[in-house]
Amino acid sequence: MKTFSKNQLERYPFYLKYFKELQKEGVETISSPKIAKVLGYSEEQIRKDLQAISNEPGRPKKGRSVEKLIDTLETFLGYRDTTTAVIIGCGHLGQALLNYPNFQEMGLAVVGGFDTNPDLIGKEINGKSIHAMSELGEVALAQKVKVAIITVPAQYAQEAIDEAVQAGIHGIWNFAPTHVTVPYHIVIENFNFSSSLAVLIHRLYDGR
Amino acid sequence: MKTFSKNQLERYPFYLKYFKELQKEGVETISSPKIAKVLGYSEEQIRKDLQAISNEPGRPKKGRSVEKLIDTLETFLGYRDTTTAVIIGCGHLGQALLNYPNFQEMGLAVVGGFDTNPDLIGKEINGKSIHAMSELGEVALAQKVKVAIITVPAQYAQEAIDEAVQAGIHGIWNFAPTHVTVPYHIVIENFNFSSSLAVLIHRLYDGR
DNA sequence: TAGATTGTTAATCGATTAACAATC
DNA sequence: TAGATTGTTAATCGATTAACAATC
Repeated sequence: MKTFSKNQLERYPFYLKYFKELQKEGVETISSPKIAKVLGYSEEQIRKDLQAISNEPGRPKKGRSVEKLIDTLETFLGYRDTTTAVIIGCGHLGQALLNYPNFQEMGLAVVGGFDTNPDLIGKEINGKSIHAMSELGEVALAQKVKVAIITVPAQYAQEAIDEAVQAGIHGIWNFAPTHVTVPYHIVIENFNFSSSLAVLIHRLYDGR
Repeated sequence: MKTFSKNQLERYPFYLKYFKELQKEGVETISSPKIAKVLGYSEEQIRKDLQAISNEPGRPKKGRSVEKLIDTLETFLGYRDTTTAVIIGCGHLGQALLNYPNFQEMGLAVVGGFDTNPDLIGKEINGKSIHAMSELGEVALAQKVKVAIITVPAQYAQEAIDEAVQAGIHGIWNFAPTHVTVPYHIVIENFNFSSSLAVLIHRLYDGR
């Protein structure tokens, strides 16, 4: 089967965003040299990326249909399906994510939050309830929750993730800046401020 | 000169976090086989990573001094210096970042926010003022701002970044889920929810 | 037809892993 | 000394780039 590298997967949302802009402008087809100019990837890479997910070839001299590309990308990225998620840790960052408007169009339905702080439990944010951690298993089962977004302080991240796994959740999106371990069958993606900042700061002070 | 790949730079904060835990437990030296067990990188990679930033060799049979590693990493990552930053776009996400407690220990001093919404301008969040966009140049100059954190909606990201560049800011940390362009000499790091989510969702639904 | 763009195959590049002698 | 761990050099692996014939 085709495999996709992390870098490659990370590029697809940029293509989609760009193609949607083109569609809004009424552009009907797009070629890899033109994409290359705007997004800054090489033509060859763009052709490979789009070939890997398309089920029909591009047309020499024309390129590919913007509409079909959008369709293909949205399907490939799972935006046409709904993935149910909860947020564990409803501090400032967790609350911001409960309010984040873009998850829905990405097919991610955040259905609620969890916290240990009694002052937060029972509150509603953006129409979503904050529950006690003890209710996680029950909610996860009832709502078929697939993803836990971890926004607790680093020192509680492992514990929170263990409870999510215990509750039958298979996907972990970890925002806590620390290494954690998960069982073999669990998928974890670290979304790490400190890693991203390390890249920025290094490039900034390192003369390129 | 030594060069560092993005992947490599992204690993360093995980090392640092782990070594700080070891230090708290009173562990004095650490070897690459042990790090490999915990962080899940290969021994060889760990040796290369640590060699690349250390100015003295590790000791056969012992490993490296935890204290020295922490010192080296904090210096390398810029945590011992202060980099001044502002947040452009003070919606939920921007406000959460104004409140984010971990930036300080990473050497990032967020000194204020900027927005176009008159209801927000003049407010204080976590002791930091929200200014009108028109004040960006003045504040950037006065406070020697090095980094602009972009948390505006995608359609305003390019505009916000152009203004940051105009204001003399050289580092852009872009949280908006869209491609933007910057002049040659400006450093940009995209921290993109949709890219990270794409990786998670693909791995989750792809039998791996 | 000519030219732009495609898809494929080969070459290059860079990062990771393996092998192993050196050393405390 | 023996053994664990190091640093270095070579091999492998995977991703990106280059080259080019095919095609609309």
